[in-house]
Amino acid sequence: MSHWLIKSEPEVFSIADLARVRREPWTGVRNYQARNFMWKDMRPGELALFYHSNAKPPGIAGVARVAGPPHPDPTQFEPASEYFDPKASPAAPRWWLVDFEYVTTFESMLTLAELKSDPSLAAMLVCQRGSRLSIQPVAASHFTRICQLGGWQDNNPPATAASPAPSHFTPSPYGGSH
DNA sequence: GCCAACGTTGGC
DNA sequence: GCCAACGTTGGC
Repeated sequence: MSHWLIKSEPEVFSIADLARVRREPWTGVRNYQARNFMWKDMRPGELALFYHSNAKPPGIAGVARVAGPPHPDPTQFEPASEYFDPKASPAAPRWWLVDFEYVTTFESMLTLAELKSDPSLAAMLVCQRGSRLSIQPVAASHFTRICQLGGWQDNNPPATAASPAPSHFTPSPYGGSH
């Protein structure tokens, strides 16, 4: 079970927007490292901190959840889109994404300044200077601490080994051996 | 394959 | 608006 942080500029798409639409395909990521996290590493049910970037102030506004398996970002095929990629085709997509669904909005946003002032969060990637990666893995301890600071706890933890998923019934989109 | 130039991100 | 950090591009 991995944890994540996803950045969005609230003037473009905020956590309030996610709360309204409930589920959103995370289009427009054009960084290979960020894409690979969505393509290969995220699993449905995993939780992500929703970070407002380019905001005054920037910070973590709430929590979202990976809502499904990866699929091609449709905007790469749309010539009118600012995310159009002429090197991509439906037969050979270059950009993959997952959908995120709304989980919660923190009662008050945890600002970046607050995160940086907490010694237990000093190692977080988002606290590092020059960290631009728009999708980042988050250590479980950091995730737990932030949810504690945000006044939220997960009351719907994912199913455990008591009800194993019949993974052999459906083909996995994740590949497996490289 | 190096690396300078350029573009973007995003805090401040 | 500034600019540091980082990623990508393209000449060679």
